[in-house]
Amino acid sequence: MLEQADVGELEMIRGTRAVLSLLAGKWNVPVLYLLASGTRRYSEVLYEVGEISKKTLTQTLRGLERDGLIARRVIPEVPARVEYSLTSLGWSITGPLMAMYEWAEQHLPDDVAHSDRLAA
Amino acid sequence: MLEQADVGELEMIRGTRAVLSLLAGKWNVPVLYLLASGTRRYSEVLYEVGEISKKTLTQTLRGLERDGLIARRVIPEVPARVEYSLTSLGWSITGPLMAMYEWAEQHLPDDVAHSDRLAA
DNA sequence: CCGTATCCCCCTTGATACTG
DNA sequence: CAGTATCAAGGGGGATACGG
Repeated sequence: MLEQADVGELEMIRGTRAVLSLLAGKWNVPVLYLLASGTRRYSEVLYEVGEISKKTLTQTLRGLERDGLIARRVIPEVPARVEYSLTSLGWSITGPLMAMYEWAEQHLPDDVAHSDRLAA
Repeated sequence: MLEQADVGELEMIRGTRAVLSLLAGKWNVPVLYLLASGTRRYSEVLYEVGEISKKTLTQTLRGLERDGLIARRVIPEVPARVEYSLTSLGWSITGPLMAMYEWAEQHLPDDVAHSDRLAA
């Protein structure tokens, strides 16, 4: 008989880490917040989200799209343009996102000393 | 003039990603949930948290301690024993953790198909 | 019992160049 | 404009062995 804590705990770990994996990429959160302020074209995201390579941006967008958080829409023009926007699932995850931000505001002494691990 | 979204957005990204970085390690969440169910000794965590190497466990515990989420206490016995427990900061972060778990329950179709990225 | 020290592998990110 | 291809670098995590 294992002394493991109850089963509910395993489910909570699973669920929590699933959400974390959706947000895990270095650029996932910045892209989500950007698209939360409005639909953008690929080149707009590239320019506005920060110092990101095109390869990494494409990877990030594909991942978020695969996970259902953002939608990709190709507008047939010449030259073609591609627009990205949040899906309803993407909008819904701003809930947990805000919970994290508010926790950070209340508990992390402003300068967020821990940012050693975030420092670009 | 940059067309960057407003400054508040940058702060939200910073705060959110700071929290994410606190929870980022593969074993951080499992350890936090385990300690939320009670104080444990090193060897108990090692056994109960899952298939983890001692090196990785020590790394995980040190990181959480450095970030102020857990407390390490050495009890002078022979042989010595070490106990780990949540700090009040550690308890407070269960709020965002629950927000994520609840979101997962409502929006991730049970089998959490995305777990490809979590599969050990 | 509670760790450290090495070595290794994989995955993510970035830089750069090329294409429909 | 919106990507893809390739190469290289860095860090996290695991296996194993050793130390106080």
